[in-house]
Amino acid sequence: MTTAAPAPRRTRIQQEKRELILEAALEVFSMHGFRGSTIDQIAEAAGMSKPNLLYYFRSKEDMHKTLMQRLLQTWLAPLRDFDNVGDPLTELRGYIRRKLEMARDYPRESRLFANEILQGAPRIMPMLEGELKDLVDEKAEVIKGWMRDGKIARTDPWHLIFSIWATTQHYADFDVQVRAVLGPDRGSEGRFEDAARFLEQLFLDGLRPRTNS
Amino acid sequence: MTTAAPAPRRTRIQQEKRELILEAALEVFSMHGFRGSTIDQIAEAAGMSKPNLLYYFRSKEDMHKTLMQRLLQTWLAPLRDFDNVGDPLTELRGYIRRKLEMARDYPRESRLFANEILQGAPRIMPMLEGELKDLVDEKAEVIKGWMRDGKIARTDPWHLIFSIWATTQHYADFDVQVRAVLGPDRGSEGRFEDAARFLEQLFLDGLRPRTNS
DNA sequence: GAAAAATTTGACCGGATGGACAAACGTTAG
DNA sequence: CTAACGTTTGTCCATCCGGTCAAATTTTTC
Repeated sequence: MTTAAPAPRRTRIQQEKRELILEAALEVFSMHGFRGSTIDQIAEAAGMSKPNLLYYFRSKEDMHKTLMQRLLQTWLAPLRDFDNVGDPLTELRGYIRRKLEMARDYPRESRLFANEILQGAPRIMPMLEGELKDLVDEKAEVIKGWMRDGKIARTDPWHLIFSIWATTQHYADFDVQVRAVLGPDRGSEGRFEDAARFLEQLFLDGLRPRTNS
Repeated sequence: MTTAAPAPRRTRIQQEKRELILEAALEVFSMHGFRGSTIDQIAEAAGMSKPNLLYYFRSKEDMHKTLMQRLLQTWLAPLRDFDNVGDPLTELRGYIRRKLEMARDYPRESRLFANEILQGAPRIMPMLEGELKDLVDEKAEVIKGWMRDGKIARTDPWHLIFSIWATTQHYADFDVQVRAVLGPDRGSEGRFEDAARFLEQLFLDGLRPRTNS
């Protein structure tokens, strides 16, 4: 494991301004991707001049890297919490719900991540092959245990996890498409409630008709 | 409906070169997004000089627009075919399978589309709110009919469609992540076979345990 | 309140990028 | 052969963009 850089001493102003910049950078990066974003855009969104921004972050890359590291910490938290102590179906439902809440409450983070992956994950590939793979493998084992115990249907745990990621993050990443198709009738709250209900049913009950067969 | 531009007369060479360029543009755009791609990159990928490329396409925007229009025709084909003539579950399975095949065989098209949506669909929003919404609404009615007839479980047809899109396109859009997590053991063919099996089970049988409850 | 340190900004630089243009090159019809 | 047309390229331009720098301004420290 690479040792983390020694935490630089920062003044109060530095702390605040760096937060302000990261907030603005998240907004811009998540919308336009790394190459599609300009330092000027971020500086304007943060309400400061470009050189001033560059006083707090050495480079555009530096901002993106910092955002990414921070993102990955919170992004994997729900999966980490995924434990084999409780009832499997409850545990699964909780995970789906939390991932969906994250898509609702942190859509920019989701899109930032999606942008990075879409473009080949040039900056986070090692993390995917290391930390992420290890975590998923570990949780796949937990799920396999449930299957062995007959608690849930036998299937591929990895693809189960992928499908939960895909369906929940879809509501953040493809938000404009979802909104365009559903029309303006259903507000944001309603949309996510419907989605939660649907996904719960899909993953927990399935689409098999109840009445026959 | 806006009338299509009158088809310009083109020489054989123009036909061929335009195809060559679009192929290269798809490669580049799907990887780096619109703003992240340069005409030079596309020109090099197409094996010609930048001015030569610009002889066949007036601008970068022009290439992207052409690609997008072409993409949307083929992209919605599986959904259009989705009919209420056959057995609902068979119809659904067929749709899932075809979408997954498209993710496998046309990942660049999928990523091109994902890039566009991620960035707010600036160039195709009208199509989403018009053509796409109408088509989805129509198919949602078909699905609702199946539910009324007790052929499949009652649930939200729109979110069902979203979840099929999300899960299948995930294997194209998040391909690097999927590969990183699964490791090199499972080749491309195996991955998609596993995915097909899993998605079929998820959508058709559900995750409810068979043995008890 | 003055020195020192931290912050902010205008001006600037070099390279990349989208695109224009005219000249050169090829190809073909008569 | 040659005029006309289609194709290709070298050169050029204006703008954008990431980043630097020195000077100005503000804040902190003593």
